[in-house]
Amino acid sequence: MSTPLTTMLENQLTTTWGITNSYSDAPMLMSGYTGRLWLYDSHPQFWSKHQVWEWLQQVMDMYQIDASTIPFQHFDMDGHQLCSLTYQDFNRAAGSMGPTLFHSITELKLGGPCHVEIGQQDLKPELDFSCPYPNISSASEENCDYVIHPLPPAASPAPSRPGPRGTHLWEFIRDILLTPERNPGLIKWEDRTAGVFRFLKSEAVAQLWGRKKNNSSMTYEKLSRAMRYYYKREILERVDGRRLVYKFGRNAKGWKESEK
DNA sequence: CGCTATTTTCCTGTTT
DNA sequence: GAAACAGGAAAATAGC
Repeated sequence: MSTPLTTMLENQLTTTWGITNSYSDAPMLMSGYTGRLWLYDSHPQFWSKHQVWEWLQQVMDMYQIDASTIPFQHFDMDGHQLCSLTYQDFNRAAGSMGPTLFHSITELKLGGPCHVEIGQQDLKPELDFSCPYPNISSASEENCDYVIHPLPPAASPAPSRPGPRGTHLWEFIRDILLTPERNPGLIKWEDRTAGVFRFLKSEAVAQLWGRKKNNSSMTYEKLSRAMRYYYKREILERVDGRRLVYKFGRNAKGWKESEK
């Protein structure tokens, strides 16, 4: 058979994610330097847009912060553009993660860990979720149907977490789907009303799930086994013939637009 | 401490 | 061939 449209997403993180990284053991105090990842083998100026996103994901991983807390759409650019962003640009685009990201990219631009002087450069990003992303006034963004909401308005003064994600796997998946602004192309609805969805970055989702469970060795292989157990419980329905595609079943609640 | 529900891990085989 | 899909089996984990 002719190979179906194997999207460009296919060259996802397969290589890097598979690696059993060292950040598993401790939330270490990393000063921006990680290990050897592809990031360190190529100049950020030449990154593709996809690589920019991978970099984002990896920096977030380093600090054990849910990557979906920063709006990836604000980094819809290639490496060249990324490198031309200023410190302020990073702050505008990534809120409290701005300084950290800026520091990371600066190091990478210079070819390795080094000192960067930008005021109070706190390497440990303090998780300030109260107002993750200040308004971004992008004048030339009319045709973008993404309206970026600052997310759950944090009604109470209490520091409400970026997003309460269900404790169970299916809830975790559901919640990623339900917050597209914070879903950097990980999973996508195939049929919103029918509850059919597809993994775009299966390994990335597995990593995210693993981080939630504090298990750095999670893989899609294992995650999918858990997904298959849901068939019997009718939390998921089989969608055969279609790889990486699942469908919510009668016992999965809270995913419908109406009951949202 | 048991007990249950949910994964997680591993594996062998099949399908795409 | 490389990924996914399929489940069985058993261990691990989290909450009562």
